[in-house]
Amino acid sequence: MAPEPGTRSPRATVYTVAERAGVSVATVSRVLQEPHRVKEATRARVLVAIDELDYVPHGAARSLAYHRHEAHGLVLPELSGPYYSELLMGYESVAAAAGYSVVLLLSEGKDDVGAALRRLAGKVDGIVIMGAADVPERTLTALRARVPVLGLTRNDRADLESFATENRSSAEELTRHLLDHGRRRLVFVGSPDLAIDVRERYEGFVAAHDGRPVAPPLPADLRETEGGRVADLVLSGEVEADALMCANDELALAVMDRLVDRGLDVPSDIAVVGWDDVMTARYVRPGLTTVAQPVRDLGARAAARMHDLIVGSTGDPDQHTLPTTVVIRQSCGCPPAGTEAQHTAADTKE
Amino acid sequence: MAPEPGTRSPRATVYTVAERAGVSVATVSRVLQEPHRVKEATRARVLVAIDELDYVPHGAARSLAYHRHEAHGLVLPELSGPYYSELLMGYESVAAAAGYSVVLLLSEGKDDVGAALRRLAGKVDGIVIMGAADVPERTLTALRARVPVLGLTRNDRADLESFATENRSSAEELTRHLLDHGRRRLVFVGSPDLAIDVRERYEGFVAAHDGRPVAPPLPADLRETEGGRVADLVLSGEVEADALMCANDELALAVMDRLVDRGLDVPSDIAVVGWDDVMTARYVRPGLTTVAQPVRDLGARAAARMHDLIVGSTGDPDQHTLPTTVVIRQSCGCPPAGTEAQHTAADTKE
DNA sequence: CACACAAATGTATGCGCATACATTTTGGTC
DNA sequence: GACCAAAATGTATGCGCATACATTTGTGTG
Repeated sequence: MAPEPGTRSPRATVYTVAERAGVSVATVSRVLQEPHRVKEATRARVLVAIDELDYVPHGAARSLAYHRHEAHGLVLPELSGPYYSELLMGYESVAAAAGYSVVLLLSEGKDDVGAALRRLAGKVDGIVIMGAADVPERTLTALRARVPVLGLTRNDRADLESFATENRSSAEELTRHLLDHGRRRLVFVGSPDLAIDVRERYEGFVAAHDGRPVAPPLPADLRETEGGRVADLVLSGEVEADALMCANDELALAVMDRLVDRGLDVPSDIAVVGWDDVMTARYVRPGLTTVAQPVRDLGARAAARMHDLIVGSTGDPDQHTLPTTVVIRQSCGCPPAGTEAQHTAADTKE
Repeated sequence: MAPEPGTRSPRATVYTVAERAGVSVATVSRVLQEPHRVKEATRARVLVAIDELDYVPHGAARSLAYHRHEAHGLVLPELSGPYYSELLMGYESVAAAAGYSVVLLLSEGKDDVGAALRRLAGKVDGIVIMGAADVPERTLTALRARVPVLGLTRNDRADLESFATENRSSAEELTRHLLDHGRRRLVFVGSPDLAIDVRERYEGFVAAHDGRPVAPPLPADLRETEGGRVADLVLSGEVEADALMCANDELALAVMDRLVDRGLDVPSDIAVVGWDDVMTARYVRPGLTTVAQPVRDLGARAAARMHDLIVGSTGDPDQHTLPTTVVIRQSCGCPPAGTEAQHTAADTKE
């Protein structure tokens, strides 16, 4: 049936199918678009022809005539860590349920993101961008002239509708938790100007101090490799702290790893908390106290909203914010709960 | 310039641009396709018009005329864990470098994968499927009648070209390593009939025994949630073992977690090893001995090969196998190496 | 300055489908 | 059986682009 892999026979078209079924191309098309409008017997003949010819409609031709690509463009920086994957899974499931495909574009490391974005804009009905802040205004304008655009994570462009997770109040809650443990020399690890999210977390951190003096943030990228450096600053006494609030889990885990390795005890000597609730957070000892974000849901909602925009339903643009959850484990100083308890947040498998 | 977000002006086309630049549509098209064939001055005028109108070519129209979608279809079961993400990143980077998009389809949980696959086949120039084994022969035939198809991970269809990582010999190597540690009651955890990869790992496991009696595999899904159950079988004595070779890291980590939680010491009481080298593997104590796969490279190579198939370069179909690496940490019984040593495999960030 | 030839640009067509509109068939009804 | 509306099907067109082919413009030579 697939005679010579490589010797692909000329692909079937509506014409081929129509001829074989003894009908017109319109009927073939209708069998696929509005089956109920075709008489049972005719429909059956057409379906047989389609099956026999292995007919698959040409997407581009359909898009051109139908005035829709039936595809979403999703732009993410990259895919390391569970964060983006979850987001993507949430997004894809909603898009696919509506019969739309997802065209993925990873922006990090690309030399000409602008060109890639424009090309993308010509192939999809709408674009959701994480990190729209990094896209030149000019490019964004061109994109928006063609398709609706949504942002992921908060951004400065007031006119760009976006979806993000809550940062400030959760950060404040987590910080207060550390203060309640009697910690007094809290240090925020991560550069607030790296991303709006980080800045907001830092703002919550500051807010929780209720006017008490706050140590300046300890600048660091949000990557595993920064952990050693940060930990060494603490170990050498260069940075004084009895609790580290890291901007994400990767950083927190790496810091904690090094601290423990060098003989410190977490949390008795120093508490460490993170942000994201990655899988590792519940496997390390002590379990990492952190903040869980409804990432999958974030993706799903963005997809749903984009679909609305594509099909034309209005609804006013908005800056959507999804709530997060503080996940208490032991790295903050809390005693181990029941064995299973620390796995509470594990329902989103990773 | 984007006046009313929502009041999108009628999109520019080649005609609009041509008119504005005072040239014919052919010239506009040529400016984009073969710039060198257009006189400098004319080209500049056209480019200005394009810029002023925020013109972005209509992908479907281009695809239709150009006889190519300039897109790859990539089908993965899902995206949890670093495995698929890495693969996807490797794939995307190569595809994007060639100016092609990647249309992602996640098969797990979809009720009608067949329909989704067919739709995909109409929108891309080639499809790479992980888990092609689960696709009905009939569907696969239809796909292959339209576009080239590649498999990821080994599969039974001899006629389907595919890319996979090596399993058998690494499994054998890892097993011998456990035997060298003096372990004698090794048990393989995971159902060999779950996937060809698992089967091959089990075969390597068996081969390493050199004819000595081998315990039957302990059936289990390759998921975190199975860990508790498996560990309990060991703890209750129902399964006797001094070393567990788990089919993947998720399983291994969950098993180890429970064992340690119940008071056993890993590795002195029992050794545990996994497969995949996920991030957590190097953060847990003891560090998890496992097998690292060149996943990113796997994706990149598959993309490169698919691109060749799309542009028509032949080269005989082949079953490509990429080598894996045993990563020794402490869960197998080895002493901790230099602090940094256990992080050796960490260069692929996660 | 006439000519040949190359470079630059324009004209016309088809890619494969969806669909508005035209035509034919069907099923009732009196 | 004649007539009419509704159902079923067919015909013709355009979506926006790339490109083969036709035409015009430019360059160099004798």
